[in-house]
Amino acid sequence: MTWTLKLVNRQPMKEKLGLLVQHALKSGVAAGHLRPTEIPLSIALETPRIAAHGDYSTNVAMTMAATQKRAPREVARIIIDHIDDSGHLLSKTEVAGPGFINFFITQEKWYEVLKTIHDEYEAYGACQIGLGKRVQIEFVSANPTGPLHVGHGRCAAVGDTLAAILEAAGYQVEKEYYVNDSGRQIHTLGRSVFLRCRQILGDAIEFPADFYQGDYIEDLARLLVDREGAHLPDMDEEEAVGICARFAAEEILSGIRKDLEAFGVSFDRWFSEQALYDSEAVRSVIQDLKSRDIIYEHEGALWFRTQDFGDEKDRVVVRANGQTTYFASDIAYHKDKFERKFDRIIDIWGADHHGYIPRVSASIQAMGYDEKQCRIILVQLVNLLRGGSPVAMSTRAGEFVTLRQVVDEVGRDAARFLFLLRHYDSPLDFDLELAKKESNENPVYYVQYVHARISNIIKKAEERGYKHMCWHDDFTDLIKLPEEIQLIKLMARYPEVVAQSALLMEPHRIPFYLKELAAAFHAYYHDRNKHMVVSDDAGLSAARLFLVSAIRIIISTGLTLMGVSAPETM
RNA sequence: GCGCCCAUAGCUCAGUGGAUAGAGCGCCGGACUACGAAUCCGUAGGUCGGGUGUUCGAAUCACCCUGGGCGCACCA
Repeated sequence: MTWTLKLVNRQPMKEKLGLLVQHALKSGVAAGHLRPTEIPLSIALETPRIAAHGDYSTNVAMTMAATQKRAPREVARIIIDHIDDSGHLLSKTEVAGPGFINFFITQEKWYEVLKTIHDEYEAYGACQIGLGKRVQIEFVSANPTGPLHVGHGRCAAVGDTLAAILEAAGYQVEKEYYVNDSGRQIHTLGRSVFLRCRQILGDAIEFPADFYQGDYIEDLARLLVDREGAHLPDMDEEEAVGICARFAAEEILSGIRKDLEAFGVSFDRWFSEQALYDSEAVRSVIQDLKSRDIIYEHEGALWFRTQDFGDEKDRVVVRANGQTTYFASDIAYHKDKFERKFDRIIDIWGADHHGYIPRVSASIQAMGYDEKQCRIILVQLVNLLRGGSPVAMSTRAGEFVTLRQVVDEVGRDAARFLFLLRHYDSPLDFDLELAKKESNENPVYYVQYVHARISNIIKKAEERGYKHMCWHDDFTDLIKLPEEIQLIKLMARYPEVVAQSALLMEPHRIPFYLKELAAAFHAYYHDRNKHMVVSDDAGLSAARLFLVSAIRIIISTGLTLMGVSAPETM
């Protein structure tokens, strides 16, 4: 009994209200006051911009007006009349404008939010909309032919945070990195390293322009020469190149792992492309599709009929020279993903790969899977700036700023926060100087500062003997300034933000919310005449400590979702 | 040429088909003898690129145009 009651109390405000409206609709139909047309499954509730329009409002009466064959305001009136608010959630309900229903929540109910935050602590904001469904999310998946650059960093931040958000929303999430450890580019890597080895050992040979150019190739060559000795050039060339390739790919991949680790990103599984060849998975899926005439032969190559599934042209799977393309292993890879029975598959790619989508989607359909289960998120590119002017980068010449360099220079927190601050759909200007600034131009510290400030207040309070952080019923008389209620209302929105981020798969909503909460706190904090938290008034101090420490909980859990630290001092 | 993404304040960007479109930065002017000034308060700033349509209602949806980014390989 008490358990159920507690559970209901813990429901986010919006959910409680949604249920109330839904029951009203049902009882309106039961009473014959509403036509038994379909009742919306979820009630669209929004927080109006203008406070006079209530804490929440719904347009349900307007959307139902046509099928109800009544004026929207009339429908709204009927709904209101059937609301059974036995829990005294509402202080006022009104019909407004063209047919909105505006809800005003009883002030007492807001205090429950405060209690819930303390009860649930870091679990506050989590929900079960995911119903335990299994989601696989694959991201970064950069080729082990060079270090990660800033663009990969953005994908890493988006993927890792999205995974955390989905987990908080009740999904079972598996994070995966697909390692392209096979094929031509690995071979080229091997040849590049091999050539550098020979150069180091004294061969005066030219280094072709289509080989990997970066200094790291030379570093790897030096390392390999030290380890293997000087006999490398005397071996059979293909064998030597193979040794170089394996060595370089392993070294680079382990560097990538370390860089990601330093960036706070971890994976549940590293999936090897080569394994798909070793297990014959690629061969067998090609065979299968060939027998169904989805793959056909033309001019010595094998082609996939992607055009039949909406692509603009058919695509090559096996080239005339017998080499498979990336597409071939990607078909097998996605087949493998579907065979692992995830309810949902998410691929996060750099936006420059968007031309690849119709191809992959075609292959999923051709294999008989539902392509809607696989969602491909394209993360737009990053423009790296320093003090407002672009940083020259050329991947081909091997001159680019790596993720590691950025993290070393600006710090992991700033990098992650700024990567997540934009919708992934919009290109990101990342300014290294701005990222380092400890000022109001940099939103990272703005949010973290809230955590540090509140931590400091709590420390001060403890020094003065305020020990126990728990709810007292007289807090309702002590926390009643409009700006305090406003803060609580803002905190009540956090679970909605998490749920929305999960549903729309949009991590940027978290930092935007945190900025808003931070701004509200800073403003509150600053008026020391009115809002001094720790004072000689023991009751008031306890109440305000309860209030601000709830803010700290949300700041901390929000930052944790983003992989950003919540420091107690700065 | 074709395809995908984008266009909102001077700049960088939010915005769930709803009511009067928001924030940060920058500009200008203010605020520390009390819990951290990495902060706060105030002023100004808009044809939501343009057009047509759908809708009771459009920054949001559809179509066209303009402008920008990216991609159009038997590359990855």
